Amino acid sequence: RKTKEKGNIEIVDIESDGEEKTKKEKNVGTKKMNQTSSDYSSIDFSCNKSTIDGKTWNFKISSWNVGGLKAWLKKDGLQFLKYENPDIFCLQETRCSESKLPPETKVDGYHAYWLMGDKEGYAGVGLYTKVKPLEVKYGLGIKEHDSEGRLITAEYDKFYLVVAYVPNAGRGLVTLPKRMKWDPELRKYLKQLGAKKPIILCGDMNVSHQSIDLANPKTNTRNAGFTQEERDGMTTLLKEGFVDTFRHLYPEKTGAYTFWTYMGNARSRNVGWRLDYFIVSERLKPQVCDSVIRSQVYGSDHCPITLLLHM
Amino acid sequence: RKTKEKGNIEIVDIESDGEEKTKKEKNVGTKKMNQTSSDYSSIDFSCNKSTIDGKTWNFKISSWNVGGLKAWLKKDGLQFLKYENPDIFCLQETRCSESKLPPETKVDGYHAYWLMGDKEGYAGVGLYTKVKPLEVKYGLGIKEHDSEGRLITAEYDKFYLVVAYVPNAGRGLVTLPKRMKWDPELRKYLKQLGAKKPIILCGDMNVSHQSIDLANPKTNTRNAGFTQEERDGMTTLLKEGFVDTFRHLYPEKTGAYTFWTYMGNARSRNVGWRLDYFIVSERLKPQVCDSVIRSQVYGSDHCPITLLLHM
DNA sequence: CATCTGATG
DNA sequence: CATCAGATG
Repeated sequence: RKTKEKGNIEIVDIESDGEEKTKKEKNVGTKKMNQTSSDYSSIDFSCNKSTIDGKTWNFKISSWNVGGLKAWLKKDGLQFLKYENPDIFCLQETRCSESKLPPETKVDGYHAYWLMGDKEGYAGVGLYTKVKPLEVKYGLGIKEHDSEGRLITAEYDKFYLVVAYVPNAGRGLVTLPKRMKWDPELRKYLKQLGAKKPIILCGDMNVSHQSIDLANPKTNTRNAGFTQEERDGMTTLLKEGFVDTFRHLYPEKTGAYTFWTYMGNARSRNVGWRLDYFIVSERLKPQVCDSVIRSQVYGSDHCPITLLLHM
Repeated sequence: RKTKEKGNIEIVDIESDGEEKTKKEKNVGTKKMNQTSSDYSSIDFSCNKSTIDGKTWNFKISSWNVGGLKAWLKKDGLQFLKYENPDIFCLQETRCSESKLPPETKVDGYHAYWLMGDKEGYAGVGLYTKVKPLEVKYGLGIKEHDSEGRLITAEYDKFYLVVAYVPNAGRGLVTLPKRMKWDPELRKYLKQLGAKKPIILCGDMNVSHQSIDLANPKTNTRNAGFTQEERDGMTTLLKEGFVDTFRHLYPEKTGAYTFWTYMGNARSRNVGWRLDYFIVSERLKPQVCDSVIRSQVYGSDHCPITLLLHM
């Protein structure tokens, strides 16, 4: 059903996350505070899983769409680094140019790399790493996309790490055409890169691959993040020699999401989407110990995810 | 000294209210909350003053630049009506079109009138009145200014009430030309109106008339609100048969301001400007009991002012 | 519902 | 240092 019109573009109502609205919720004067900080002490960050051949993890990578670095910092988002203590930490939607980075973004023990596009306050990705990469490259090598600050590649001894913030298809799918260009460009880029070393791709892929990956698949088939076009893009990527580590390890697990709209208390009701992934080259599969969703960690409308490897 | 350039316009540093900045105040992570609500119980709203010929007040008018009606409501601005209980209450900078007025703006015992311009979230004036006016007119009758929602005229039995939100001359005085058109138009309008009945003009005149009317006259002579041009406009108005009631009653009173920038804790240091006025036709002067500044009342960067009359 | 910018004051 | 709109998610 239609709620607004803007020019000739039909804007569909996705504000209820595809659920039917039964009441007209006016909420006058009932503005509530969302949960912003995490109770880290109650979260178990340990991991006793191992690889198929029984090797325990010795390398950890985390990723988080922070939805605005400056706001996330105020919500103590960096605390996550202390408790999770990953070797590599990838951030998406930093929305903060390097010159405006607050000083606390310098963290002892990590090298930091940042990429912003031309548009202020839009997109942007970042990378914290304990081991200095052999090389860091910015962007896909495609002008249209690289002006937006969506991808960093860090070359390590044994693999490439790619942080990505995939373009959102937008309200009314206005930017689905952009996305349809991005997806094959990314695949092409990864194919070239993968010829040299295995790849660990992480970040906000802005798609829930299958019905199991979101709470309301039926009502969201024409909304950004669950169109057939976007889903097909992910299917194609996975066919080209990549593994969705989480779904590989937990093929039947329901209710596992990494994003919840701020609207309608979606997070407390777990009305969410799995949009954030660790996707690795097939040949890295034997080294994966676990792929976990830190759904108890607050600080943005996404939660962090962590990959544990034996390297 | 110059802090920013924008195109060819030189933007002078008025963020310190004309004071010299001695320290580079970084204030990282020290975001403070401003005082937003008033302790009405500690404020004396009584008035024992009378007219020259000893008559006590029986009619009260208040005026307040609310700086955004919706935010002001959240800060309990309407509480002021209960404690002050004026016969007429005038608002400026409501920045709220009539269709978006929150329901609590309907107040028992008052008729309300609102005017917004074409630009959403900009300017706007309002009027609460216990006695229904004989007529309410919107605007000055000049297209350029009336598209901005800056003036309401209410005709009563014995006088005209004019609520005005005078155009700000802007950073770098970019809108001083607009102001220089407005001032004579307003005087012309008041002259016509005054031929029929005496006038009570109130609102944010966006000028401190004399040096006594602001904390930092020396450093603000080329800033909006204290240019010679704006001051001359007020001088001319007062020469044409109008009285600045506050300064008439308190010709020597210093530190009497109605506006303080939110920047640099100006209000707590009383680094302010007198920008809000009750200006009446000379022939109403004998009926004025008092003209007061409610500087203890919070809710915007301006405080309310009140005029007490014997009608 | 929340984040940003940019205009405005 | 605030408010608001509008874009974006």
